[in-house]
Amino acid sequence: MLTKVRGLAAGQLAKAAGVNLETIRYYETIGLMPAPPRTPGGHRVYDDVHVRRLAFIRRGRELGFSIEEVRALLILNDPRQGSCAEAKDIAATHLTEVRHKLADLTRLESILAASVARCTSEPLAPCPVLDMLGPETSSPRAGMTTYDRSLDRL
Amino acid sequence: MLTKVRGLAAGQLAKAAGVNLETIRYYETIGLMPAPPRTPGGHRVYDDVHVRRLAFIRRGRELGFSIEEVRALLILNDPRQGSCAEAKDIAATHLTEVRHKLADLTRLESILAASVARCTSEPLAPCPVLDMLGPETSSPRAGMTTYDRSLDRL
DNA sequence: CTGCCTCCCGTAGCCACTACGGGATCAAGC
DNA sequence: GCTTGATCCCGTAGTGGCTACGGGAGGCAG
Repeated sequence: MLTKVRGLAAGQLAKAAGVNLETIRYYETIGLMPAPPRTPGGHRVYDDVHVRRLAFIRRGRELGFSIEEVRALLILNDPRQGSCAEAKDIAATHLTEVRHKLADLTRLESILAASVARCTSEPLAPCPVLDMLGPETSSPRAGMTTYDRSLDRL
Repeated sequence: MLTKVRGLAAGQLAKAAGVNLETIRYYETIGLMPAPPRTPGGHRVYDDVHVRRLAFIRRGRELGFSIEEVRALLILNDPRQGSCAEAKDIAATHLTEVRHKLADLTRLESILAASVARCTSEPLAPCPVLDMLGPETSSPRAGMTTYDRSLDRL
């Protein structure tokens, strides 16, 4: 298990960083993780640097950064290349996106919740859930296109 | 432009329902939209039924229902097959997922916001944004699954 | 040395589209 | 009737970020 040579096998790295083994290989092919040295038999051997880098990547991904954003942050994380301002820019941009998604999801939640709630209250002839998707829903404000109306729905 | 035969060309349907033309063809290949009649030259000719169905699909997608969920809802929307209870089930399941994502995104937002805010406050030596991703940060929260990581899909 | 676990690699699949490109068809103006 | 320019056709490939599969080879404990 490579314990004597002071290195980790791929599966051990995977467990240590909480990342799928296949994902590590994927990160290597796209150049997010460096290609590590190998045993004579061709098995990858990782060290602490790899563990920290992979953990960094994983946290970035969990926080919703794209692969390319993580790649940029990794470069900025290098003390020689470090630039807090650039890192902040990336995070701020991402934060804006997250807030947009939050707003959309919140609207979505209220629409869905309302439909489902109306469904439980009374046995109405037209199903409120299907009605929500149907063409003749609610107040048909004049001058609005179908497009506008369903945007309104969000 | 097919106005005399009382039908819509593909592009007109696209505009009427607010859906990309290519997307309509895609929906046809996966059987979500029926194959419409054609002109002698092979162009598709749509009618009001298609418009309504496509609008239904589009609204379902906007509300975050998967293609398969929309497919199920379309069947339930048929008066002969109509089942409000089943429609409600689908919507309720989806609502639960939406609430999960909302919770995750909210957590995300506060972490990102805190990092970015700390970054503006003072010129600290260790960048708070990069620190957030570094190895010695707070609770590692293992057990995050693909589900959490796929928050971006919204 | 034998069994069993792990790792190797390449490829294909997932979702829901979007993009591309070269050719055919349509409606309208002249 | 003919040309023009917009529209539409179709198939294929690409997107992001992995995950799954499968047959074979390496590694290590008993």
